[in-house]
Amino acid sequence: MKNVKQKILKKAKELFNDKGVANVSIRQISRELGISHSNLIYHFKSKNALIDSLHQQILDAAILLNQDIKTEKNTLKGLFISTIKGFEIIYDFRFFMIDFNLIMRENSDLHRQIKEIEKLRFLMYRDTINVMIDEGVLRKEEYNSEYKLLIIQIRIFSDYWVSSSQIYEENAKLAIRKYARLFLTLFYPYLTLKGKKNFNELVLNFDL
Amino acid sequence: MKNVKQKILKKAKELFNDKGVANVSIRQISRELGISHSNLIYHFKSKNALIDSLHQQILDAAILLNQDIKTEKNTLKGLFISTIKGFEIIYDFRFFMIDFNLIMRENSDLHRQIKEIEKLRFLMYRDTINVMIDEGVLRKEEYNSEYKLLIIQIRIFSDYWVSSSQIYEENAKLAIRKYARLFLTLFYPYLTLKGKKNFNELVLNFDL
DNA sequence: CTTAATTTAGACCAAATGTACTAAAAATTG
DNA sequence: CAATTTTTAGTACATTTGGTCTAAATTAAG
Repeated sequence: MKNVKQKILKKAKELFNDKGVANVSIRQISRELGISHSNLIYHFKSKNALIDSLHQQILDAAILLNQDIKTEKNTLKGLFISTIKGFEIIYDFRFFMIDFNLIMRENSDLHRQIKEIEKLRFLMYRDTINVMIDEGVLRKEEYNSEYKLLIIQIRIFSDYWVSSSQIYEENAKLAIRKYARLFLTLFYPYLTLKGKKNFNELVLNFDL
Repeated sequence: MKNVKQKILKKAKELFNDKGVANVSIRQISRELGISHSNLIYHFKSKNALIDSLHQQILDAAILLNQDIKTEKNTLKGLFISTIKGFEIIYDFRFFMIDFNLIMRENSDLHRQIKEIEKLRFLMYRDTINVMIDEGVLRKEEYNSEYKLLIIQIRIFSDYWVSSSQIYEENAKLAIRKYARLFLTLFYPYLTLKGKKNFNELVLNFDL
């Protein structure tokens, strides 16, 4: 039954999000589902296999999101949309980012995969930035590799905003939009006058 | 013997840094030290107690650092110095930041303490920024609470740069200065012309 | 309907962990 | 030096976990 597999993934995500990956065992998940742990192992041979599968769900959602965004003519607006939707996806799978380092330490294949994806992500941002410069929305680099540094700052923020919000916010779910705004603000000081106007309109439109 | 206590703390820090807090047990630490686990428990009644103690060491180092910095007249230079030294301290206790969320989840007292410290840290940055504005190094806010947002970005970067470097860098230790530079660059686009000049000199001086 | 494949449960095992208890050894104190 | 306190080791126990193996139950196929 495909059904069971999906139920397992759903419950695993729930428990990982609630208790943290380290505090959830195969046996716990099966217990909560009312199935035997051998049954769970039949479907996913280890906790890592479960996590791999959940990561694939994240990737699928991200790819879908990227396709949607490509139709948007206003690049900055596209950035707003993909940020907000992307942040919601990340929140839904927050265990993955909250226990990011733990997971990477114990799953070297996934770690390698993540590093490859990161390279693509970098190129994508580099491209978006170039387009925005062409559109007169972003200013040119003031010094060599200025935007390269920005993209690394973006990477760190993207990977860990959920973790930080879990530490410091009363209600992390409500804080999603706050952090989306915060993320987008990383771009703000690099915008041209035109870009800043556009940015402020978008902040209002999206109620950030 | 005070000595034993110190040895335990040192070894615990080593193992936490290497294997991650979740993968190190009281018994492992004692085994590596060649003492009985009951002896270790006699000194620290739990892993959390050990972590608390190590966190106190971090605080002590941070306080010392802050005192040093107060004598510096050039605020931006002070920021450079404290960043570089601070990043080295964090690297030395990197387990604490890499397993930050894990630790906070399982030690609510420490979590509360961290949130209090965060408030102070915020005020400190707010103050530093105001001083730099007065010195004509930082530009004024373009919109309300602009620097408040910057300080939150700073918080996220400060808390998670080690985690990120561990994921993406071949040699995290060598990357310390790269990330220090990256951190300081968060301020760059807000600097005045004078500030930028100063900033670039400092980057050269500190070889970042 | 019978056979084969898939899915599920249950039992068992070895290893590790936190915790508690007891007693020996070492250090300190009067 | 004797008494007391501090430090250390050893043992034992209940619990949890990841794994493996076997067999029953369910489903799919011919």
